[in-house]
Amino acid sequence: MPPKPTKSAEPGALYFQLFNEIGIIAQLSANRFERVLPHGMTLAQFSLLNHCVRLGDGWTPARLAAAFQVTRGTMTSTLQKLEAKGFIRVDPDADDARSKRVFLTLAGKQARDASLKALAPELAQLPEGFPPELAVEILPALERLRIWLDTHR
Amino acid sequence: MPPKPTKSAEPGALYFQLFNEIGIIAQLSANRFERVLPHGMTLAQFSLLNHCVRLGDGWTPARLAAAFQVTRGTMTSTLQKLEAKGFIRVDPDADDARSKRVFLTLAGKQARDASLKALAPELAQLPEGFPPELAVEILPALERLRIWLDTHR
DNA sequence: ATCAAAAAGTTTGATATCGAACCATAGGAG
DNA sequence: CTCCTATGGTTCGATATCAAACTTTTTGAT
Repeated sequence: MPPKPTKSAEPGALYFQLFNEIGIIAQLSANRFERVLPHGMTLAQFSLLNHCVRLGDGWTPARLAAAFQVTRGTMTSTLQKLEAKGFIRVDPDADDARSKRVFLTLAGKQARDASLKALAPELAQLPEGFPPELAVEILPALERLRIWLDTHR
Repeated sequence: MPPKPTKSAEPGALYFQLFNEIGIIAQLSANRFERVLPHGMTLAQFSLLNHCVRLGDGWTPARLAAAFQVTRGTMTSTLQKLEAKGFIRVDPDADDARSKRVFLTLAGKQARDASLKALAPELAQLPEGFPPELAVEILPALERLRIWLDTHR
C-alpha cells in the first residue's frame, strides 16, 4: 500500500497561491483607491468614515480596532488623523472613564460622500472586468476565511 | 416609470465589502506567517525565495517587481535584505548593462525549505476551517480580479 | 551617426502599520 | 476594603512600502 495519498508535491502550495493573490489584490486596490480619495485620505480613514455611516457611530476605538483587525495603536493613529481633519469627534465615555466614543461630524459625512463620488469612476469600470455576480459568489468564502483567521490567532 | 432600476442604495457597497475582506485577510495572514518565519524573514522575502524555487531563478529585479506588483524601489530593498542574509546572489546581466539577474544560493534554498517547515503547522490547521475545495473554487475569480487590476491601472 | 525617449536600478523622504511597553480605570476574589 | 488581573487608550521604535527624483544604458527615429 502506498504510505500516503500524496495529495500534492508541495503541501501548502494551494494556500500560498490563495494568500498571494489576496495580498496583491489588497495592495493594488488600496493603492488605487488612495490615489483618488479626497483630502489625502487613506483607505483606512475612509473605511472608518464609511463604517460609521453604514453601521452608526458612537463606537469605542477598541471595538473599531477589532472590527478592522488592526492594533489599538494603529486605530489611535487613524482616529487622530481623522480628528485633525475635523471628520470625527472623540468624546469620553460617560460610563467608563477608560473608554471613548467616536462620532461623525458633518464634515465627516460630507467627506465620506465626496469619497464615494471620487471612487465611483474607479468602481464603475470594475464590473466590466469583474462582474458583481463573481463578487457575490466568492464573498461568503472570503468572509469565512477572515473569520477563521480572526478567531484562530 | 421609475427613473432607474435602483440596483442598490449604495452603489459600490458590494465591491467595498469585497476589498475590505480581502484587505483584512491579507493583513492577518501576512502577520501570522511572519510571526513563524525563520531568520526574521518577511512574507515578501519568503515569497521571493519560493518564487525562485518554483519558477526557476535568473529573473531580473524589474520582472520580479512586476510579478509581485511592488515598485522597483521596494524590490531593490527586498533583494538587498535577502542578499545580506546570503539567500540570493545578484549578478550583472551579460547582455544588458542596466540589468541584473537574481539567483538562489544553497543557503537560500535551505531557508526556503525551513520556511515551508515552519509554516506547515499554520497551514495544517487551516483546512479544518477553510477547506481546500473552497480555495480552489474562489482562486480563479481572485486571479481574474488581480489580473484586471494589474492591467487596468 | 545623433539625440531624445524609455527602461533598469538606486536613493530619499514620507507614512501606515506592527509589537511592546506603559498608564489609567474597571471588575472580581478573598 | 484590597489587591490582582483584565481592559482601553497612548506612545515609541522599527520597518515595509510607496512615490518621485536621479544615473546609467538601451533603443529607436530622423
